[in-house]
Amino acid sequence: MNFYQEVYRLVRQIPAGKIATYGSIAAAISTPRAARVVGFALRALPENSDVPWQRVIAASGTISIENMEHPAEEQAQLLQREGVEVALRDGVYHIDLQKYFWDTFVIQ
DNA sequence: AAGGTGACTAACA
DNA sequence: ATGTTAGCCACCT
Repeated sequence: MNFYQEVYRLVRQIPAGKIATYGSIAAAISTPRAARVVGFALRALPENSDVPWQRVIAASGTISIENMEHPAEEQAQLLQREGVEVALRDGVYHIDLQKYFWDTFVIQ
């Protein structure tokens, strides 16, 4: 099983209403510095995947997607629908990491 | 087959 | 405080 598959497997376990960061996912799999690869794995995800990609955000608590096929706006709405508070300030979506962070080391 | 690239991040200058 | 650099690794030329 390669890195991408590990990422998908882990992200699928994030419960609705909770979020994780690229770095935390990477750290849970192998190395804390592979955050970049996590992002790439999610980018490569097919449209009809069962992986909740919207629950993965940047470590800064912001949504880092700006102008791709899936804009930050869409991700923000998906999260709000799940009960996660998303605040828009200065064109950047912020999320309370302390409040919604899913501890990836508590595998269910 | 080998090298550039990217939804990141933390450490430095 | 803002800018750059290195580490990560599958995918696409």
